[in-house]
Amino acid sequence: MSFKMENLEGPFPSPTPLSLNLINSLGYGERDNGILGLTAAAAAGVPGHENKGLGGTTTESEVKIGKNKKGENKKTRKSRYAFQTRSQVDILDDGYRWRKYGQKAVKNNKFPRSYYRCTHQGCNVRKQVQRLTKDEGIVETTYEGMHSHPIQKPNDNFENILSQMQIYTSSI
DNA sequence: CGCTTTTGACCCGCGC
DNA sequence: GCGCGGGTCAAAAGCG
Repeated sequence: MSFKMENLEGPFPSPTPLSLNLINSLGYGERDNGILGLTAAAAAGVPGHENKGLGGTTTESEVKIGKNKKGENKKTRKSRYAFQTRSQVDILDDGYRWRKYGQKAVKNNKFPRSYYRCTHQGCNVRKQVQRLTKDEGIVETTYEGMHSHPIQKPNDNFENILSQMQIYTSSI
């Protein structure tokens, strides 16, 4: 498996190109080449990635809970990590169930950004998917939080990857 | 029939 | 204080 996180020193320090057979293993038929070039370096100094939204906030950030009804005001530090994926389809099914809860147009980008949330009970993992204007063949997916439940789809490959991601992010 | 998507409104932080 | 950009809610529509 080629997703070696332990080689990295910091949160995505270098745009190491990783080969990952994501979509192929999921049975999506729409992609042209099938193989994705996965670049785990959305914000780690990648030139041309100066987008304000996802660009600067990639690996880790404090997310303040703005609107909550309970009035709890703790800032939750969530590790958030993004990666770019070469794909023709926005929906990269990684094996979890996602429910879309929002979609917003982004400035400097003609494509909207979609917000998803894990539908598992008690699992507050969110992800957002944004396609880059620059390269419309690149989809940038940002994960926020970690799943604390088993995956629901037969997808050994990505389960492994996510496991490593979780180990990695929990040590931040 | 239950769940997901859609979509506009609302909310919040921040800069001016 | 206001406007803007970004994130979330929630009602209604849509779909299997």
